[in-house]
Amino acid sequence: MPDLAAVLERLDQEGLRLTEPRQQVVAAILGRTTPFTSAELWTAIQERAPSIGRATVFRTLDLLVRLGILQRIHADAEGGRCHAYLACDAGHHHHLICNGCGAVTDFTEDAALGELIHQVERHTAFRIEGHRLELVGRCPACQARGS
Amino acid sequence: MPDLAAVLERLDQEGLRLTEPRQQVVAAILGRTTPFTSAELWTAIQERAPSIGRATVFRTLDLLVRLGILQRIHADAEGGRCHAYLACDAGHHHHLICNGCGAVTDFTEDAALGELIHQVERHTAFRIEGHRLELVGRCPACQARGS
DNA sequence: TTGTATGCAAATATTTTGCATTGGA
DNA sequence: TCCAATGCAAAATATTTGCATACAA
Repeated sequence: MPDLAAVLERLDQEGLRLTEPRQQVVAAILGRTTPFTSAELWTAIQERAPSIGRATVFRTLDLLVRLGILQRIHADAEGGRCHAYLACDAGHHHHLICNGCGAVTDFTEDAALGELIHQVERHTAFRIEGHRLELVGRCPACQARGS
Repeated sequence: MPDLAAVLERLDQEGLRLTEPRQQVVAAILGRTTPFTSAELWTAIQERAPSIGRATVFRTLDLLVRLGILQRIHADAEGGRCHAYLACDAGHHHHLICNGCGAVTDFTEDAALGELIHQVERHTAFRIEGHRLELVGRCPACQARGS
């Protein structure tokens, strides 16, 4: 999970302006540890900075996704949260999302995944260029409390 | 890829009515081999059966997803096709989608995936209940023609 | 000063819902 | 016949865009 200063520095490196609305949006995003929708984020931002428009939220979300600071996730099966976002560190990894409380853990198991990809390439003759993997389950706390 | 008769029989088994609009929508879906959006489907249906409303298309899509005859896919990274659907056979499997032509191949590599899931369970103490995996790449034909 | 980024409002896109009516079993 | 399913239209939801203005660099 990156912190505010790191993200602002990254924006600066990219030659982007550190505007007040942008900082507000970034701060609101970093305060979240579970997946959120654009609407939820905008509502939350409204409370602190009512002058920020929806469009700015969408533009900032797009920007952060492009920079890899944010990922779109697709956990539609369970909570109906397609179109959700999640702040995450740079670098290739996947998410494991708790069905109980929404907690997210990152993982990288690319040895096993690489093996899978090789098998599929052999079987299908496709050249595989990318993948999308999300696991869902119960975090230890939710298992304990049975929720 | 299921055929029309099989789907209609399945609907019958579920106690659902084999209405004319439903049959039209199912037929239009089965005619597609690559991912499609609700809007594309509705446009196509309009040509054959202009009286069918958008709502019926959505309701039928939901129905077929519930029955497992259709899956929602999330290939947003490449062609901007979040909100897309794909007809597929029942049973657990994943999709490999061509970035060139949209062709789809099914695969089941659950040995390798099972291994990955075990590793993640050991590392994180989550109990894993489900997963979502999509691979994207180039089919043999698109590799050959360089597209 | 300069042009990127903003807020606003309207346009566009997507999906859901209420309700009177239709038609399949 | 009778109720599930439909079409329609409106509402709800989600996202994008044009444009005059504001403000970070």
